Amino acid sequence: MKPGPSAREINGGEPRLSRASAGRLSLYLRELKELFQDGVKKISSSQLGEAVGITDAQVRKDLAHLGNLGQPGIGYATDELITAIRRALGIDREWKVALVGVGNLARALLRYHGFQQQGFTIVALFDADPTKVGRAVEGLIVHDPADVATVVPATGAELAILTVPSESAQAVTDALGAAGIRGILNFAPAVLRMPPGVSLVSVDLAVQLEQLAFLVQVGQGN
Amino acid sequence: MKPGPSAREINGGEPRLSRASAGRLSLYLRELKELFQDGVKKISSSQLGEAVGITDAQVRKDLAHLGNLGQPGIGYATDELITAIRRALGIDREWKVALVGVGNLARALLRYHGFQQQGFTIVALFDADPTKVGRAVEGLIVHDPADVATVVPATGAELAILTVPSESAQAVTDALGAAGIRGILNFAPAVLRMPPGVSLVSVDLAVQLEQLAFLVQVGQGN
DNA sequence: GGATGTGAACGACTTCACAGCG
DNA sequence: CGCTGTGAAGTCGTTCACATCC
Repeated sequence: MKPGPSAREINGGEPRLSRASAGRLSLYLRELKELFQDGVKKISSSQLGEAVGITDAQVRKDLAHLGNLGQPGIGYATDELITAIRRALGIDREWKVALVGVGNLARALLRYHGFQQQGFTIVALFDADPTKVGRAVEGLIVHDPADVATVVPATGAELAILTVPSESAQAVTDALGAAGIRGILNFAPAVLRMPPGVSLVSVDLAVQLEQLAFLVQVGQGN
Repeated sequence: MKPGPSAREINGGEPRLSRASAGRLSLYLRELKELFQDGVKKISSSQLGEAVGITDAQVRKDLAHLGNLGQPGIGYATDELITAIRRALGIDREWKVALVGVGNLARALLRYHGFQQQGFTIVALFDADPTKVGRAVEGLIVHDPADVATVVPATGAELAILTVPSESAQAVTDALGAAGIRGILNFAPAVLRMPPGVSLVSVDLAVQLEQLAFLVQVGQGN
């Protein structure tokens, strides 16, 4: 059927950041943090583009959305870019995250300290396996998914990461939405119908591998 | 009447299938396999679109790239679609995969049988940790990354999955390229310069989480 | 009637090119 | 001069609408 008029913005008139642009800002941010720690104070669009494999014009267009931060003839101040990008992406604050499905993937995520650095804090674990419930993993107690409605509000989690089997993904999604979760990062290989007001980013590992096979097959040497 | 509509140019000029389209074909394929197992023999573009959250027109455009498989007034035969999509994506054969970096993420991937089902077989493991080298994980011996040049050709691996720290990602990439690997699925949070003829698909978990925060912040409820 | 295939309109994103400022 | 910011042009992908065919 028709997709209907998906959520269009009614807010103020300023040009909005596209999703593709937001993804590149993340890459710039990572590069800039490294450069800043190396003592680099100024950088040009062409240098930054070089570092992340993007044209200089594209970099300028992306950064222009953040306001007039660049100085003609000089470039951009790395520290100003960093704070501006953080604010634009909404990561100039802490995000509390619930992790549903405590398997190997979840353990990998728990030990990946890149999240913590970016302001993402995992505050709750859930798993349907009774032998896991009540135990601690990486310092956090594993809860029964049936308790999502109480544990999520109690911990203040706003985001959730789903690493559950695809059969239970939709049910968990609905429960999380009802519990007040506002965004879901989904690793289950399934198409999810989202509750109203909940954002979704899906990472489908099987699809990614198939894309790779496709690229290799057509000889895309990128 | 159209001039030469169904002619498939095999010349080296232009790719028939866009990358975005290839990604959707993966989703169709998963859905179709399930439907076929449920005994569904025919399906229309609107039904398939409904299942994966895409417009019917988009589905038809994607499937049109596979040849004239649809019957006006009837729909598509699920089994024909499945084999056609498999061939288009290059997954109508086995792909042998090397896994570099044997951490929690690698263990999750090893135990994810969705890969095996799709024809991806992990045939070699590598890890720089001397305490892991020589041991077996999920039935496979862990090799020293220094042996990539010999082990990769010996196993016949054509693809590689990278779950190493970002510091070593570029060096490993270069070694894999030299060893004949033709595609890399990268999980390291780094921008990689690819050797000629090697394709890349990157999955950057930090970027995905930041995208999610961005979507939530701007109130994109989709 | 029902559903496909496809030009054409549309929209989103990227690249170009250059005016203008430090 | 070097580099930014930005209209304009270009490219790519999606949606529409309808002729066509079973």
